[in-house]
Amino acid sequence: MRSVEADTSLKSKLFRGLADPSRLSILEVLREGPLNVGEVVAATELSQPNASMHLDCLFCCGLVERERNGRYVYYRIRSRKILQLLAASERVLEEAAEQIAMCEKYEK
Amino acid sequence: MRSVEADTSLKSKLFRGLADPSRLSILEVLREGPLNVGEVVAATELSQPNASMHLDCLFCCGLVERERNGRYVYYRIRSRKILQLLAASERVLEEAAEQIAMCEKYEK
DNA sequence: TTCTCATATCAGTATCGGCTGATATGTTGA
DNA sequence: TCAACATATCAGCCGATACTGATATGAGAA
Repeated sequence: MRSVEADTSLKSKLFRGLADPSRLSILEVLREGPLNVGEVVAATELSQPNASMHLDCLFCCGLVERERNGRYVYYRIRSRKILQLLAASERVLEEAAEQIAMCEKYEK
Repeated sequence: MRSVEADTSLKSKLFRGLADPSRLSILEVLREGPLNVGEVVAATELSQPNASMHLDCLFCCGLVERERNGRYVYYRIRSRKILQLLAASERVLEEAAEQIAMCEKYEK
């Protein structure tokens, strides 16, 4: 059994992985299926180094997997549980969207 | 129907609300039931201004509700969907905890 | 090997957000 | 009204992290 503090610390790390708009938009496009870095760049309009760093971040946190295929590296969402977490966040937004939109914190 | 970009932006705001260890520990203690600010301070060992600001942040983002009772203000988790989101994050951690723990980003 | 393309890495910069200490606001009871 | 307590607010500092531009690494093709 894990301690509560460890859980809280890891959980915050997990949520920070999800808290950046660039990373979220990457996960959004990966929802449709695996993409290589160039395709992610095209789909998200992030710069190539930026996308590469965020993908590495997502990989590091266990949210995506990667596999080299020739010169291309393909990234995919690691598991259904990630998708379920995203879906759960959307259900929260169903009831809290207006409030969150009006909230002055984290304007960006 | 909401646009994808709006969704991504709101979602990142939501996750940022959850991405801070202090706020997560507050949500953790509120899981047991409503608490006033002083009780949150005692349970989390946050400073009073700090706890107050984080509670306001959680309130602002629609994650908790508050209700004044005499001089005390009681905070409670706003809905079951929040609890389900936290539960979903724990299921992700079941499979990604080691990787996230080892990840060098977001050391804190 | 050499060229080309795909991806990763790095230093520098700028910004954002969390924490503290002091103080303000608000509520109850005397 | 005043004193005591609970909570909220604010300025200032500090650390963390996202982005850019340049460059390095790695892989296939010729």
